[in-house]
Amino acid sequence: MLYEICEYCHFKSAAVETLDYDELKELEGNCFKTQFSKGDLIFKQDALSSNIIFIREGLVKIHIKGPEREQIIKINKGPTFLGIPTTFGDVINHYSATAITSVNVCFISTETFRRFIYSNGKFAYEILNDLCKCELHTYKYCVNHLQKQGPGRLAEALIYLANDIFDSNSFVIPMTRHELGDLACCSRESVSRLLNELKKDNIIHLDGKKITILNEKLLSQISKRG
DNA sequence: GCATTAACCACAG
DNA sequence: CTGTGGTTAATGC
Repeated sequence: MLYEICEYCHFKSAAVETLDYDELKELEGNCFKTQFSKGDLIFKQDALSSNIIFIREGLVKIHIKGPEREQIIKINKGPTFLGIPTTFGDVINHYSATAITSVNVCFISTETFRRFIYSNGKFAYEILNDLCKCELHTYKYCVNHLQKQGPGRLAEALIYLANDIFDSNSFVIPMTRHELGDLACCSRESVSRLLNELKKDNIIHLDGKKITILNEKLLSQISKRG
């Protein structure tokens, strides 16, 4: 099958683009493809971390079990690497990853990945780049959650989905209200009420899980104001 | 005190 | 799973 060959894969990351022919062949020999369905757990918090995972296609939520409730840290959209911090940072996973759509992934042996980092500076640079972007996102997310109130946090979550995940103001929320609450850091009841208020004020159009942001400016004002 | 905010609970589609 | 209403606890005038 053509897509089994890394060289011809359509979902290469910026890092993998820097690999030469021999390196791609090496990757191919140490890369195992699998599919996950919506809702499948890809790896679990507190379990032994094993491989580097590359998401070819699909959405994955990164979540941590807190003392009170589940917290969604971010949503990863393929093509991207998944779980680099938790594989290199500690032996134990510090977070779980769950598929929120059906997901195509490659499991890459950590050894192979490490060899590329050592031997190929450009590869390492691209990985570093990704990790830095992720860290910046996390700083922002952290401050926002600590200082905003409910409406601001939900508005932020919606803008995050629209801009970073779907690149569109109109999309189908890939989660339940409960999960949206885990993302925006509020209860499912609050999500319901807040969404209905946004709808009433004509800031969004809402039909079940289909949502369209009508007044982007107002929504981002709500997000900024907190 | 009173108002606001948001979580929790219970119940019903 | 979702929406709604009542209750309650914390916080800030």
